[in-house]
Amino acid sequence: MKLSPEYFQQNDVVALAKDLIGKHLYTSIDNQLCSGIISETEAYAGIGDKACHAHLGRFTKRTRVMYKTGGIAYVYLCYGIHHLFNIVTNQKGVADAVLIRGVIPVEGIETMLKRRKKDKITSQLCSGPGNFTQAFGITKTHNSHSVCSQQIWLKDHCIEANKIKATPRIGIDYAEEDALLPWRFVGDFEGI
DNA sequence: TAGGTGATCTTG
DNA sequence: AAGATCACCTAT
Repeated sequence: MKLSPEYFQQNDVVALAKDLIGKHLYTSIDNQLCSGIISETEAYAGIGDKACHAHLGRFTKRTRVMYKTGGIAYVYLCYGIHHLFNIVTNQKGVADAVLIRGVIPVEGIETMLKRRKKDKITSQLCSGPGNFTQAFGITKTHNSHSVCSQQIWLKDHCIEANKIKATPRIGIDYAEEDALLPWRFVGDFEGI
């Protein structure tokens, strides 16, 4: 079943990041259907989280979308090259989001290979936040776009991970003590 | 392990 | 206005 906007408006972004492991993510972009099982996420908990772009209430052209009502995408350019895809969560005014860091490819693998300029499937096809967005055709043009739409949507018909591991988040060493929070979730889908 | 790339934030 | 930094990836 397609996930509704209300699903993304839950107020516990860490629980939601964990719950998203095993959900089925779809894009239909440039007429190419791609889908995969979400295997890796990170929670970013708004203005009180030193790792979050909206820390201390930063409200800029880039971060403003994080304050909107949950159920839309926050896509931004990282290191000048990579488009990183987050799902904005919680209620209007709360700047929480979940970063999607990797999926297990299911449908549209030919399209993914072409977008990634690869000729073989490897474990890295959709793994890593920049690799995943490239494979699925997600770019900054999808910023602020609904994730319950015709172009991007999620489904619940579920695959349960064998195990879900919680670890510190990646690439946020600047976030001092918050860098240690176990808010990254990795699903083990070995043998599924 | 270094370098690419550009938006954003910080400093003078 | 310039310089540093940054939720990364690829190839040497």
